[in-house]
Amino acid sequence: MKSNNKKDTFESVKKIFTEYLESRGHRKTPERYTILREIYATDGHFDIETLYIRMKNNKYRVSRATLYNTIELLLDCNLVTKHQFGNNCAQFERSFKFKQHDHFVCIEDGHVLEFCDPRIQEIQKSVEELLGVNVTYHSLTFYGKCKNHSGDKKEVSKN
Amino acid sequence: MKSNNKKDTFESVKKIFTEYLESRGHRKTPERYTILREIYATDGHFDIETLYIRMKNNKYRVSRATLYNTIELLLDCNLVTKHQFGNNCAQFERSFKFKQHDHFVCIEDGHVLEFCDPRIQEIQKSVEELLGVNVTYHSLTFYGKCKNHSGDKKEVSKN
DNA sequence: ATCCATGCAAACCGTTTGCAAGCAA
DNA sequence: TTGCTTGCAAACGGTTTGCATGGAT
Repeated sequence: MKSNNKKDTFESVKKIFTEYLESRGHRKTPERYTILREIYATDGHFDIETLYIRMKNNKYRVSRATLYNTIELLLDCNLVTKHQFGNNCAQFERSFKFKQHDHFVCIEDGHVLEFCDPRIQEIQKSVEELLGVNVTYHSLTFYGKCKNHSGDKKEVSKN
Repeated sequence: MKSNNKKDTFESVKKIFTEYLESRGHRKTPERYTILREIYATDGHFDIETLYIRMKNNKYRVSRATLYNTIELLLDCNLVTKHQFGNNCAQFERSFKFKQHDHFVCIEDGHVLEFCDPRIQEIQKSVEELLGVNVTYHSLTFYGKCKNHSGDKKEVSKN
């Protein structure tokens, strides 16, 4: 069951990517699909270097340049989201069908927790009215310390 | 009047910095005070390179290394705040007595608007309870397009 | 056959580090 | 006098770019 859902998810994602590539006149190269599959094969956050190492370990012939290029396409069609958590290393995350969420980053060891709060949408609406703008996306991150460092297991990723 | 307020502000800031340096056993070098003064002499956001160029133009002998070092101290005593707006160039902003605020960044030309919304504090409180953490600070940024690009003058800085 | 995409390596650029000289304590 | 701080330049590391080869169209 679970693997079926996973497979279905990837099929949907693949379809979205294909339509995106076709609509923009980009080529449907095997590398692009391999990278997409690799990204959707694991959850949590990742950076380009980690993805590069993982694909190298999996015996793929891939270059960092292609990873950056493809990530750019995936960002453009909203299959991946990008985060900058203060360090100078962009973090990415697959985003298809995963409930939109924001982040808490532990300033002691950098691990990341997630949360959802509908009030951010209300703030967004107010900001749009107040400033006379149209918001496309947002980034909300709280930084602080966990009260109990090892107990709570809402943890989602380390970097 | 206005210049008096400015002067008073800098005197307060200088005092805070002095107390901070003394409490940590850091030396009170003229360079550190010069950088503090230079930062408080203008408002809006700035990056290290811009500050470096400005100080060079003002005939100061200063190095990038010292700017990075001193900014670190100023962040630590909350006289400066740091932002990462997606590009890989950290933006800084003086923060003494300036009402806490969040940002809107225009994805077309990168200019920055500011806003305040008390609801972010409520979200923070919820997150602390939900995840069992203590939040030290947060970063909230909306990205999007201005409806009227040249009209509205809430603009605060470009980069 | 065309020319976009790829892999590789070099370039780029913001930031950090190493080191000799300077100066606050 | 001591050793933290400075300016300078080199190193660092993530990202971008240039270019010859390869493959989608």
